[in-house]
Amino acid sequence: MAETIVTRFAPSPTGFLHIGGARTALFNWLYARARGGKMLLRIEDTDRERSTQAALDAILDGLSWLGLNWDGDVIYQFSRADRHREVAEELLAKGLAYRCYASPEELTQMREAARSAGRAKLYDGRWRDRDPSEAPPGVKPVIRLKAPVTGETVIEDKVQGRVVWKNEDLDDLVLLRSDGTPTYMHAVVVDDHDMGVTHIIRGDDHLTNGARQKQIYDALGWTVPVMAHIPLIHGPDGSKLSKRHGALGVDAYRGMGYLPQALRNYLVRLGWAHGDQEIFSTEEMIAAFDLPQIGRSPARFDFAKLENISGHYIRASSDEDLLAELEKALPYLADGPVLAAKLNPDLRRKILLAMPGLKERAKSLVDLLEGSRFLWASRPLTMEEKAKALLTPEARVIIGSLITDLSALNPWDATTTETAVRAYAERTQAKLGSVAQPLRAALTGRTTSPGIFEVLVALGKDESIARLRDQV
RNA sequence: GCGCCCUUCGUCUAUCGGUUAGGACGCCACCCUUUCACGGUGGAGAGAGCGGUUCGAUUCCGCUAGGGCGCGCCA
Repeated sequence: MAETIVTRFAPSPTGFLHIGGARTALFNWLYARARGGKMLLRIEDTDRERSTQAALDAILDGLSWLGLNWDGDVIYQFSRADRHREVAEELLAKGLAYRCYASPEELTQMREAARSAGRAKLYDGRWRDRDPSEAPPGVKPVIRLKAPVTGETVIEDKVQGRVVWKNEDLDDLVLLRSDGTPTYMHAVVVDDHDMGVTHIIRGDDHLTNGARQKQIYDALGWTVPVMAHIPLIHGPDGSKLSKRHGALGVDAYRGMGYLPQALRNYLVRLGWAHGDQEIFSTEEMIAAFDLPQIGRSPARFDFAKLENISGHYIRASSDEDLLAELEKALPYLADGPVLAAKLNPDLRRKILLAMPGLKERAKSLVDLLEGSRFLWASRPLTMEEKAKALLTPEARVIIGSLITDLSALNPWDATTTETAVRAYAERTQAKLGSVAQPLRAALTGRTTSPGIFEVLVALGKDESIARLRDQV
């Protein structure tokens, strides 16, 4: 029977969940979900100084918002320190690792010497075969892996292909620090093994780590998981992603009003393709995703494309779902709380009435909120400059006449209001636009809005007439 | 400095030796039109450079250039 696929996402809680991490998590999630496997979540919190609860919360919250659920309990790497130590001791006992008493000063010297000599190997292995009796008194040693000195270390990477290092270029890495705590390199191997991880999908900044970890696996006689090192995401200018462009926490994207499914769709297409398909439902994404289709070159983050995909998802959502999404997002949006305070059944009804016109013009929930603002603004409306300019004396005359026509309407709906306004335009030999624009300005305080008849209907007769009266 | 990785329109990408090098975003034009959008139609726009291999290279190999990542008792 086929083995169960186990992937993992392993962030360190030293900062928010950035966009690259989110994509890595997504890839791991998709791969596992498509194969009836599991995605585990391991928090690499062995750096006690830099790990914070706030960062941990942000990561968990970000994953949840994106809908990337993990299986089982969250595993905290720090809690497994005893096990890491045990494995290191085992290696030591088998003669596959050794104690190294080199001082930080010696190490620095070695490194400098190696660099100026053009050597790749930084540590010279001076304690590799030395007798423990030569240990300087009072120095706590680290434990280093006795890595092979000849031959090659090879990774058959699912994305990068076959990558080869000469062992003479790889030095003996530290497994256990002098204080007995495990290094990242060692902890990762032990944890991935113990957790039954079968596939390691991570950023290619870990590619060289892969080689060093392979050496630990080999020493332990453990099976190396399948590795897939995915290219990093760059900023729009090709440089490293910085806060100025895309390197924000996923919470920032929530704050910008993107739907999680839109962000997922954008991210999955960054570095991965399935023919010409651009839009993927969650099910399609899961079914189509695979490692060989991941490209090997880094992708640049492009807000314009994200916006476009976001707009697609906004338009594709039902009016009811969108209202629900908007309400959910309100705490995170600028002015969201303002709307939240005003929301009541009547306002919800109005927003829903206007939603078809609103969502066509929105690329994000922020646009939706802004677009609906005229519905919850209170009279007298504050006018945008351009709207003010539309309300010329002539325009006010038109509005005055329209009040009479519109007041007579019963029922008040898209058909009756349109008929009335068109009739007025014909009667006065005016173009519809020259009537509609002043109306729009008076009703919304803006020069752009959904169709004017939709606006009239969403606002209702009383409010519409009142707003028109405000302008004559 | 050393090691490793990368290089198709501005951007994301398709192509698995033979294509007028395809799609999407963005951009431009036109159409639709009560504004703005949406939608529709059309357009401009790419194989980093140089050598090989081959009947034939975007595709395979090498070099150069450019970019990225790594090189801790950080993760």
